[in-house]
Amino acid sequence: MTKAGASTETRAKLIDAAILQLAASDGAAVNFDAIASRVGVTRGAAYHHFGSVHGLLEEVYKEAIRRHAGLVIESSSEGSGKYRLLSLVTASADLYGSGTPFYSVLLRFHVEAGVSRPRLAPIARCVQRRQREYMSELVELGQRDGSIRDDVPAAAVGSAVNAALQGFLVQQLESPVRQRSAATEFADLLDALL
Amino acid sequence: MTKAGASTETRAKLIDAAILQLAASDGAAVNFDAIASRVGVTRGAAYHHFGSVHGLLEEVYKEAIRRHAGLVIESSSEGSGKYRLLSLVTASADLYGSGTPFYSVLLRFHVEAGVSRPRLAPIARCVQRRQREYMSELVELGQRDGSIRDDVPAAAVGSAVNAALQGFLVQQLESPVRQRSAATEFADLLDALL
Amino acid sequence: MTKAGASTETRAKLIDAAILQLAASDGAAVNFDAIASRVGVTRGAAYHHFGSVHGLLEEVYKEAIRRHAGLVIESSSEGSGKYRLLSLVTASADLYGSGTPFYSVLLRFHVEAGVSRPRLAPIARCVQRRQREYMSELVELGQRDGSIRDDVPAAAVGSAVNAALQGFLVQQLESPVRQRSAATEFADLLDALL
Amino acid sequence: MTKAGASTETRAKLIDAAILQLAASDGAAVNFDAIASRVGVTRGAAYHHFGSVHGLLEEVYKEAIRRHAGLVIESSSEGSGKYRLLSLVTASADLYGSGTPFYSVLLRFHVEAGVSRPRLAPIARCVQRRQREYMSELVELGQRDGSIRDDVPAAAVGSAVNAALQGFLVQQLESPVRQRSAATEFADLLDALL
DNA sequence: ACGTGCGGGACATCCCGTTCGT
DNA sequence: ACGAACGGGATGTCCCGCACGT
Repeated sequence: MTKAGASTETRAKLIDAAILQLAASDGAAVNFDAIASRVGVTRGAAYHHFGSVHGLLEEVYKEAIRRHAGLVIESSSEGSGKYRLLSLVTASADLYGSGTPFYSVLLRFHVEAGVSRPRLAPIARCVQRRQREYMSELVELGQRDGSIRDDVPAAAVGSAVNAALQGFLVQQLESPVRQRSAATEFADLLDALL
Repeated sequence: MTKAGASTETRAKLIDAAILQLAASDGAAVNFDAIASRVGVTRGAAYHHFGSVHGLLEEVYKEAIRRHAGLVIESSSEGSGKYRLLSLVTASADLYGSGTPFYSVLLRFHVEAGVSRPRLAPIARCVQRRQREYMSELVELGQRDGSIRDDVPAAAVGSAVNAALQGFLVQQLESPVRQRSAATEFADLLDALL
Repeated sequence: MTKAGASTETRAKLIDAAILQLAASDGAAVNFDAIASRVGVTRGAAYHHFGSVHGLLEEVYKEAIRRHAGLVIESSSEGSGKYRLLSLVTASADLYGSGTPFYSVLLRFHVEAGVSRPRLAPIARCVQRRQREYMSELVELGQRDGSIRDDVPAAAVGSAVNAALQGFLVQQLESPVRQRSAATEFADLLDALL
Repeated sequence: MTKAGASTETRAKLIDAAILQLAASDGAAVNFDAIASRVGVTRGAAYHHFGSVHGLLEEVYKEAIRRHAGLVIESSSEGSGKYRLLSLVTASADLYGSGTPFYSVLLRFHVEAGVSRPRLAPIARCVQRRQREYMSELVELGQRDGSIRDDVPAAAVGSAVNAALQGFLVQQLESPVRQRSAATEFADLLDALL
């Protein structure tokens, strides 16, 4: 393996280790040394690549978003506008409620970005906007193909659905099964109202 | 002053100081020493009263919820069921978006409770449930007085409105003015759909 | 039991507990709470009787000296002046080297009085003086009954023997058996020189 | 300044500060924070170098012994065996009784090593043995050059003289002048007996 | 005479970021 | 690119002494 390759690999392995470590530690702060140990290097290497703990977490967040982006698009690519919107809702709820380490970390950063991690805020803002716009597009599509009533502004609906979805996720305090049923209930409600 | 009185006062002052400190430090961790200094005591006193940083934060959260509870009830006490529901939505958005230190702290704990502060989770769960139930009651009320359509389950609507409200708050990344307009937009949408 | 009697007994029991605790903790600082617990009372009682940790230790020291005083006098009451002096030396070495908790505590205070417990210093000074004088008396006695050469000042000899004895004790770093043999060796040397 | 150099200097300065602090505080416990402040660093640095308070004191003790060793040897390098022995006695008494902060600290550790600082015990044991052996050598020398009577075992005499010297030091409760005269008296006595 | 709550201060541990060296 | 030592700052524990109550 080339020198540059080894470096890139170390970097990737550190990000992976951070995700696992974050998921393992139930909400507690992460330990730079522990993360590095998982990979078999020392903190020095981690500092070389990311500059600081926050720097690493930032990369983790970006990476998580990249990995997640594809999934949601794919899950809502078929059918009428309304169907695609409802599919997006249930698919998101399923993913976040799956208990996968990856998603608990992603969610954690999503909400912490707004309240306690200023460095993540710009990224989160961007993601939120994209998600809102994507939902609004689906609504608009539904209004054009007649599957969604057209007497309400598409942007407002997209925004509201996105917010509600986010709200359900934040309330991830109930058992997963309770959360799943809440999502289904929500989808049904949307189906009726729109 | 009697000794017991002084103790209660110290305790209360520590909680107040913690709120100020939390609001001041933009998302950063709280400093036990700094909090104690504000009150004019040492960390020893704080540890005596709260046992740990988490213990103090727990009390701060409880206190914040107590203070907040009255306001929201009051803001939605007049008019038809639908009107009361919409009032609750806009009032909440106004309070949380007001920029008051108190509310930035409350919001912060609301969302962190789910993802990074296990000790606050049970409290948050309870609060969430009460809020959901209160909203559902308002919907039910609206359905009885004819201000809200009765072909949708009240519980599902209450739950969804609550989630959306929470979601908007979490997305408090945009400017306050943007957030305010989003809330109004949401209220209008609800008005149209219900 | 009368009220006053109970009080006196608590006091005495606290002193006993302190001696045991001191002997148990190998050189470490003693814990007021632990001492009080042994007796079945709380720190409050101890503070009532002794005012402070140092106050208690002072009483412990005094009590230890009282208990010890009788033994050494008794052990050197028979025979010629020289014999009594040598008996005193070996008896002291035996007692201190016996490993009894009581004696390890007494020795500890003897030496600490000079270097790290100012409050014990006056007491220790007094004890030292009495011991020196007693030894000098024995030497004088020996010079009068012909068992000790009389071309050396009795006071200087008493002082030196006392110092040497103290020195051996402080050097209680070697094994007890080594210490015992050192004492015998010293007694033999004195026998030869005097 | 290179990094390694700065580190060594910090370490040395901490030891010096500890000696001053120990000498200043009359027997009281040492304050890690105060020591670090004197040097201009925080407790973190001190813990890095010494691990604990006891660790620092251990180094202080070792350093003190190193500094002291040279002086005593030098003070007893000339003349007959007997003269060198007596010189050593008076020189030691002079040094320890000089009131120098350095010597009050050294003495304090010498005696506390036996009774209340287990970590210093091994070091003290070693020093004691070396001192005893050195004195015995001087006695042997004196016996060979005729300045000391040869009908007593050199080892026993060395051991006894060493113990007596140590004993006088421990009894450093009297005024310095009284202690000085006691040392002279002792030297005279040795002169007469040997 | 004794129990109990309050508050202060020292200590040791942990973890971060920096700065060298390799 | 990575390792290793250094030093800073926060946390939590322990134990002391005070002041009140009973």
